[in-house]
Amino acid sequence: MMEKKRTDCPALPPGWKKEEVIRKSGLSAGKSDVYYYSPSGKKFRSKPQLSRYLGNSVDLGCFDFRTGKMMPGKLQKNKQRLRHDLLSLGKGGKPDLNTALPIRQTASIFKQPVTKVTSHPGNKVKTDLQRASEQPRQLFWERRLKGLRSSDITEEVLRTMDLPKGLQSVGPDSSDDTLLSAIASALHMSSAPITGQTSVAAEKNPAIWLNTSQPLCKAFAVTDEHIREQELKVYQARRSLEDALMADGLARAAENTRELLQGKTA
DNA sequence: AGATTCGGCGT
DNA sequence: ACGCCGAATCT
Repeated sequence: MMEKKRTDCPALPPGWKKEEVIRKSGLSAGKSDVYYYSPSGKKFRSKPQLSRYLGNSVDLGCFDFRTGKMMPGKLQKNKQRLRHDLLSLGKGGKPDLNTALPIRQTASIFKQPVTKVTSHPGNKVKTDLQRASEQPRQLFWERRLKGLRSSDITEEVLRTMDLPKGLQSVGPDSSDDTLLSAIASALHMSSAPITGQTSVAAEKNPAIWLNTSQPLCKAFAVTDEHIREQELKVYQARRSLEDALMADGLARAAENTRELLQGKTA
């Protein structure tokens, strides 16, 4: 009997495995079926099935089931939805990441979808121009950023950054993943200093005491040591950039010379 | 009964 | 052409 290979799948949470089985007879001989296995061993044979199970914890919007890789080029192609996404872009051009419907966060082992109500006939349009400038945000909205990965033009997913030791998150999600996104967002969205949650009350009961203009992390201290480490990183990055530019420059010069000798025009 | 496998519908 | 899933077949 042929051994079936279950390989790790880096695009999914740790412990998930992927398997490809080639059809060996029938009209579809030679084609293949792809299966995924959860860390507990449950088998999944389609993207909808996988999506139902993972709920909102992983956005499979750009997950390619056949290859098992994230393909940032692929948005869900729903004509109606595409228009909605364009309209819902913020001023800064941030994409609408809310691809999947929210999932009821209960202890039930069966994920139950939430009914999304988008029209509320009783509502009045806000007339207070003072407050209209700042749009309301969901508490702990940073959790939506969980699992986001940057990728280069070859659509390969880039390694994530490491966070300085000692940073601690506040709120319902303690993953480094969300923490990094929250801090990065805070740095981008405001020029105000980032201090983290300075009140002790916020750590005990963030749902009530959270300072919403600060990221979901505990107050932290930046030491001279931190600064020296960061300066070293910047120095090293500049060095490798310099080397890369130098190598590129030499390559271009060589090519230009070759073309000149062959009589090409620029 | 559960796992495996291919057919075939719908897009 | 392919994703998804029903159901026949296998263990």
